[in-house]
Amino acid sequence: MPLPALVAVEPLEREQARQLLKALADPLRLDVVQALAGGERCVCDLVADLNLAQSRLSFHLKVMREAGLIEAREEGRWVYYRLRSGALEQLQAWLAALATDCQAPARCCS
Amino acid sequence: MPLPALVAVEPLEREQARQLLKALADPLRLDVVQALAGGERCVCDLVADLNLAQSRLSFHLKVMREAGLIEAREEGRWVYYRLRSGALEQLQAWLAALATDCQAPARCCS
DNA sequence: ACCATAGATCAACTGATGTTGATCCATCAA
DNA sequence: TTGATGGATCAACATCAGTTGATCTATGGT
Repeated sequence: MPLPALVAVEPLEREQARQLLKALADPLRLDVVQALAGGERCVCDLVADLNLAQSRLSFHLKVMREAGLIEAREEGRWVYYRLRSGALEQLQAWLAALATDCQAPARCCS
Repeated sequence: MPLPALVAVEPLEREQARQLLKALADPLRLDVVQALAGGERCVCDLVADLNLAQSRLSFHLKVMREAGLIEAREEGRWVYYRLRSGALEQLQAWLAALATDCQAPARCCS
């Protein structure tokens, strides 16, 4: 049996990390992310629940998809989106790496 | 003796999280963050190392400071900046919370 | 007191990002 | 096959975020 919490996460490239951060750093996209945090949802439900113009949602879903934050599953006429939990884990690991040495004392100013 | 890895981190408000994400989601600010990941640095060293216009760096330092990502320490004529490792930890916890339930099956589409 | 340096701030400009409404295409039901 | 619905895309526009060069304040050296 695997030990998920201990398995190394594939490290994120700087630019991938940045795209994920950017995808998360928008109010409307954060609404979508929070809606998807409860599980997969189809676009029409998101439009209804968040009360937005369909083209507007579609634009932001695209940004999030291209960043690798969410992924789509088509089923008949509907498209279901869900968060890529792997991306969230990679981002956590990336942040953890940043934090390791940042308390070092200042180099003396030239 | 405390157990840092197990101590609960003060949870981040949605808007605080968003400001941190936005502060991280810029190429130049990421350069600065990576420079600060090695420890505290003064502004003049950052200007020299990253080879940028001083007002440009100052603008980005302000964005990061106001987001709570970095903090400043003044010493004579110099200002030293460092990453707030607490913010990085809070952001990790915030991401972890998002990931917990996101694999739930889709609610059936209305 | 004077000058040089560190760093913040500002106004004008530029470019990137998000919004809107109109189409467009695919799926499904009648 | 026709019509209704889900969802993507596009062009025109609006808004916001970042850049630039100038100015301003504070510190410290001479």
